[in-house]
Parts: sequence; structure tokens; C-alpha cells
Amino acid sequence: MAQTKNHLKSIATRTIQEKGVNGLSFRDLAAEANIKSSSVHYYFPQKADLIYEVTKEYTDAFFQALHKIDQLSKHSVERLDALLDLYKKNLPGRFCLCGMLAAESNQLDNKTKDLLSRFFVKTQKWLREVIEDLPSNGATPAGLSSVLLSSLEGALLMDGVKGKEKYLTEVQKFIRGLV
Amino acid sequence: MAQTKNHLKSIATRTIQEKGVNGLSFRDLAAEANIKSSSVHYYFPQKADLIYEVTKEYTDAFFQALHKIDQLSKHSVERLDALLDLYKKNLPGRFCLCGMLAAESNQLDNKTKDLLSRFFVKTQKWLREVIEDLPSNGATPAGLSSVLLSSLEGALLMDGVKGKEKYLTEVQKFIRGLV
DNA sequence: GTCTATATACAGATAGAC
DNA sequence: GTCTATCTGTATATAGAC
Repeated sequence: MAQTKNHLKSIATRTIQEKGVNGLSFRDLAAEANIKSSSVHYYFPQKADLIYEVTKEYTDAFFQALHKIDQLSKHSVERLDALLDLYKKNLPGRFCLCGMLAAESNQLDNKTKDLLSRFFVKTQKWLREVIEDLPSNGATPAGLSSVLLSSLEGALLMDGVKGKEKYLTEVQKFIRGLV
Repeated sequence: MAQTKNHLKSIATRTIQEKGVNGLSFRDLAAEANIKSSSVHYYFPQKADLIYEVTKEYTDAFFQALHKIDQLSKHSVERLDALLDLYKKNLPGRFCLCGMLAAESNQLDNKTKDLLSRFFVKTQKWLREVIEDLPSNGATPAGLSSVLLSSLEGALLMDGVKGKEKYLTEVQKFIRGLV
């Protein structure tokens, strides 16, 4: 049933965000879903298949969320704030799925790495377009959006150690200061 | 001998940077050092001991490098450029050890997590002091240094996927634009 | 210090019954 | 679809000889 498969993807997503790809085992995943690990293989023959599908779903959902922000908020300031909220949803204790996978990208197949690259490229493009609506502040929109995306991923990464929102809050303050 | 122990730490550091804590095994580590895994346990009884010592050495060396920058360069611009070079030394294919450990921090013991926190705090403080020497540019030195540290870690993380210096280069351009 | 040998646990994956 | 049973490989870790 699609229900079981979705449940497995949901658990896997959270586990990877918390413990990484190597921290996710078919056995634990199955136990949490109250089935056996061999049944997990029925839905995802190889672990790489699971990783790919989880990444696909996560990035698709993220892009949809960006689209929804565009519809709900017309002002750049609100849009940036909404993006910050998206990132903050991960805390405490979780990292952006794509950030985690990027850290472990040496162990991913090319298909999944392509999804990762696309995630970063598309998110940066979205940021650039939002920034283009702001009054000019020295840096180019292309450059500033790259820096902001980097700082969002890095802040979430570092905040994970203590479970606080310390760095993410500073990034948010900085973004608000751009206006 | 201290020589063997140092060799093991050196291999372990690079392996963690490339593949993470879970990608490092005593067996592979031993093979690369041409000894047996039981001999690795002679130097590091538990894997957590190895992780801790590797982290201690890495952070100490990093702080020493910052100190050396202070001695060699007196101008903020040069100092920031030298820090960028430190970060770039990791590429291609490697991530900042502390960034990688931060991603996997759920699986670390408290002693090692403390080293991580200290690494980020000290590096941010160094950045803040450098920025305080710059002409004011809107953001506070405390806030801007947090954002810059975040962006450095995030840029290195994302650049690892493709093995390019794309995001790190944008961060560098942004930093140079601060002056 | 380094080895062989081994204990124990867990990983991903498959075969075949129901 | 889900199960039991099992294969094969690898992980951390230890005991004890040399």
C-alpha cells in the first residue's frame, strides 16, 4: 500500500536529518514502522533507492513551499522571513536533509547528487529573485543570494550541536537588516 | 611509538573529512597504516577516544593557524583572505572536520561536542575582532561574524557535492566587498 | 607494540512460504 | 505484502601469544 511506503519515507527522512545516511538502517526503520526489514526491501530494493526517493520527495516539497510563499507573500521582506521559518522548522535536533546528504555526498550515487545540486541551485535562484526586489545594498543579487544560502545551511549545521537557534537567529537579523 | 599514533590520527582526520565518522572504520584505518585493527585499539581503546583526540588536534592546529595569521598580517583584509585560504585548503573533496562532526553530532560524546562548540565560538570571536577593525557597514561585528562563519561552513558543505569552489568563492567576494 | 584469533552485534540483501 | 530464515560482509572490541 502507498500508505506504508509513505510512512517509511517519512521515518527515513527524519532519521537521516537526525543521524545521517549511515545512521539509518533498514532494521531500525522497519521496527519503527512495525514491519520486518525484508518488507522494507519490497518497497525499496536497495538502500540507494530509498535515499533517492526520500531526497526527491523532500526537495519537491521544499520547492512547493517556496511557490506557496510566492503566492502568499508579495513583499521581499515577508518572503525572506517565511524562508527562515522553513529552515527553523528543522530545529531542534534536525538538519536540512540536503545539507546532511551534502556532508555525506561521497557516499551517494550520481542520481541523488544531482537532486542535491538542483536543490541548492533552485533555492539560490529563488533567493536571488527575491533579493532583486530589494533596494541595492552593495553586493550583487547573485552573490548575496549565494552567501545567504551558504549561511543558512551553515547556521543550521552549527546550531545542531547545541540544539539552539543561535546562528540562525543572527542570519535572520542580518537578512532583516538588508531592507 | 608516537609516530604511529600521529600517522593514525592523520589518516583518521582525512577520512572523517571525506566520509564522516561512520565512514571511518578501525579496519580500514589499520590497513592504510599497514597494521592490524587490534593494534589501533592499543593507541585508542575506543573509537570515541580516537574521535576526541583527532578533534582536539584539529582544533588546536586551527587556533594556532589563526594566531599565526595575526602575527603575519596586520591588516583586516589580509587576515580575512588568509582565513579563506585556510578553508580552501580542504577542497576538493573534503569538508571542515568540525563541520562534518557537527552534522553527525548526535552520535558524539559530550567531550567531543564541547570541542566542537569551542571551535565555532573561538573562530567567531576571532572573526569579530577582525571585523571590528573594519569601517562600519551596517551590521554589528558580533552579528556579521556569526553570519560569515555560518556562510563559510555552509559554502564548504555545498561545494563538496560538486567538488567546486563555487559558493566559497562567492563568500570570498562578499568579504572583500566589506572593505 | 604488534600479532592471530575470536566474540558479538549489526549491516544490506535474498529466497521462498503464506 | 508480509513473514521467517538465512547469507555474507563488516563493525567494534577483547584475549592472549610473541
